[in-house]
Order: sequence, then C-alpha cells, then structure tokens
Amino acid sequence: MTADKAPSLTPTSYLVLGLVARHDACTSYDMKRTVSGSIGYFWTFPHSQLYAEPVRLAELGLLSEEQEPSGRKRRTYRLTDAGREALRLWLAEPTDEPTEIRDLAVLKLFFGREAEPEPLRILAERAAAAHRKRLAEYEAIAAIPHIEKHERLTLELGLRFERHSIRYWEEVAEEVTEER
Amino acid sequence: MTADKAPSLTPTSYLVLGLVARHDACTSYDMKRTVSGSIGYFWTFPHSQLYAEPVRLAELGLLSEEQEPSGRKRRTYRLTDAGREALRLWLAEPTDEPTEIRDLAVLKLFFGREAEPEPLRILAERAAAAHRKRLAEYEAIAAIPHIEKHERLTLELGLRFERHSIRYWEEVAEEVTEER
DNA sequence: GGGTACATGTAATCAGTTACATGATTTA
DNA sequence: TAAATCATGTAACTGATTACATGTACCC
Repeated sequence: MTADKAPSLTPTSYLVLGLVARHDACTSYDMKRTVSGSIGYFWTFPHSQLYAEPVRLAELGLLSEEQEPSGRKRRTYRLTDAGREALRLWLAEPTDEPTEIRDLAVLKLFFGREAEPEPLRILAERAAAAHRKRLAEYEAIAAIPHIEKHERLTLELGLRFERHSIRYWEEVAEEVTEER
Repeated sequence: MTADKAPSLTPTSYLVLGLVARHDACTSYDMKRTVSGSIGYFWTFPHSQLYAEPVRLAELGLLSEEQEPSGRKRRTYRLTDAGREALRLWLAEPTDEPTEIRDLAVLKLFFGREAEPEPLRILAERAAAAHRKRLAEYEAIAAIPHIEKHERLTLELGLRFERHSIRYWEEVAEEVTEER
C-alpha cells in the first residue's frame, strides 16, 4: 500500500519550493524577481514556468494557493506541511549529478577546427567581454551590505567563475591566432 | 524574396553538424561516443537526440543520409553543401548568450538557510569529491598524446573549472559549519 | 550456447520555450 | 491622458527526457 511517492519533482519544482520557503509567502512575480537577481544568473528559469509550476505543486498538495478576489487577482503561495517536508528531504540529500556548463561559445570553440582563426579570435574576445560585464554585475551585488550567508556563498562562486573565465578567454584569444 | 531563413536550429543541431563535419561521415552511435568523451562532460545530450536530430537535419537538407541495406542498417550521415554552410555561418558568428552553470548542489546551497548545517557540510564534501573525480578523468584525457588543438582548449577549461570547484566546495564545507 | 555488454533505434510523455495578450501603474 | 513599463498570466508547440525494445557481437 501507498509507496507511490514522488511524482518526480524537477529542479524547477524545488526552486519554487525553496523560494516560497524563503519568502514565507509569495507570488509568481516575486519568484521571478528574486530569481533574476540571484540564482537565475547561473540557471535560467523562464517566467512562464514560475507561473505554471506552482499550480502543479498546489495540485500535489505541496503549496497552498490563495487568490485575491478583486483587482489583480494575484495568487499567493505558501508551503504546506507536505511541501516543507519535501523541501527539507531534498535539501538534506546530497547530489552526485555533475555540474553542467552550457556555453555556446565553448561549443563553438570545441568545433574550432572547422572555423577560421579570425572569427575564433573574435569569439574569444566577445566571450571575455561578456564575462567582464557579468563580473561587474556580481561585484555590484557583492557591494550590498547585508546579504544572507548562503546567497553570499553562491555569489562567491559566480565571482570566481567569472574571474577565471575572463583569464581563460583572453588566453584562448591569443592561442587561436598562433601558428600550430 | 526568400529570407525565411533558419527554421531555428538548436544547440543540438549544431552539435550534430559539427560532429559530422569532424568525422566527415558518421553514425549516431559515433556521435554518442564522441560526445561522451568530450563536450558531453560540459553539456549532456541524451543519445535519443543524437538519433532524432540527424533525421530532422536530413529533412532540412543539411545532412545526407545513407542507410545500410543489410545487417545493422546503420544510417551514415554526411554534410551537404547547405549543411557545411550552415555550420560555417554559425561558427563565424560570436554569441552573447551567457554561460549557464546548472548544478543541483549549488541550488541546494543557495537555499541553505532552510537546511541544517550538517547536511550542508555533507553536501559540500560530496560536491568536492565529485569534482575531484571529474578532475581525475580530465587529467587522464589530457595525458593522451596528440589531441586536436581546440579539443585541448576546451579540456583546459574543464581542468581549471574542476580545480577551482574543489577549492570552492572545500571552503564551503568549512564555512557552513561555522557560527554566524 | 548462454550471458553480458555494446549498438541502434522508437514511442510516449512532459517540461521548457516562445509567443501572445491584457491589466495595472507610473510618469511625462 | 497617452505612452511606457511593470505585472500576470495563457496557449501552442516542440525539443528533451525517460522508458521500452530488440539486434549483434563478444567472452566465459
């Protein structure tokens, strides 16, 4: 009996659960705003998902939904006990899934043999520039006074990644134009 | 007239085009094998896509398809002129799409406020271990004598990323257990 | 000659993407 | 009060994931 647990929640599901937990109560738009200033730098989630996913989670009984009857009729979500428990279990379980680094510039570089050196050099310089810009954004966030500890830790990952990426692409830009 | 170019090819499409270009002629299984030892470390592509996508590309006239009549009836793909041109254009165009770093461990760390310190520490140590393992795999590949230049460049990115990730997660493991 | 791992696909489902659409606020 | 932007969704499509299924080669 029972045992048909976990209708397989996706990363998006846990993102939503986590965001609701952090805000105690929030709307899809709140989620969107939070994501776009933090974890969304690493892993993008389209806003349509942030509207669709809570509906699913409410059906599963992991969120409660409360809709304004008038005006905007926003839907505000809260964790149910089941939702809090699902989040807790997920957080408590380490993962072995490896990091995915999805980068079109890397994909193009990988096929660099099929390309001309000059476009490749431009590719690398544009990539370096993009990482410089991203680094500046992270530094602006890091300058804000009181940031929650774990948010700061993930931000730190971003800072390091961007610094190393800049170095990397600058070196690539040089190497691809060299003979041999 | 004309101008209705690009029925929007996905990264998977260009992956396939690039792989076919590199091998001159190849089957879906060849692609799978190549991917799993190189770019697939960064960006995973399920093998079913490597079977489905070439069919689409052949319909679009970017690949030619030749099927063995007997035995395994493997399908071998080659670039058409249109396919070669599509790949060339894509490679020549730099991208501004930012890197996505999708990592469940980071997602969990981000929500660390909702978790207990001890599970978090374990999470960080498991992550560090996973990156150590991945680093070892990369080093084994790097030890192989003659690797094509651009493949080596992307491998170098992987090596650096793993080294920094190990450091990062080791530090996280310490910090999450500290007071404050 | 039976098992195991490699090889080659197809099918069904579903999440994610893109596009569309409109309501509410602010500001010029 | 018109324009612009912010806010809040829905709909359609299709690519990606998962699962299934079977054929072929190798090895014990």
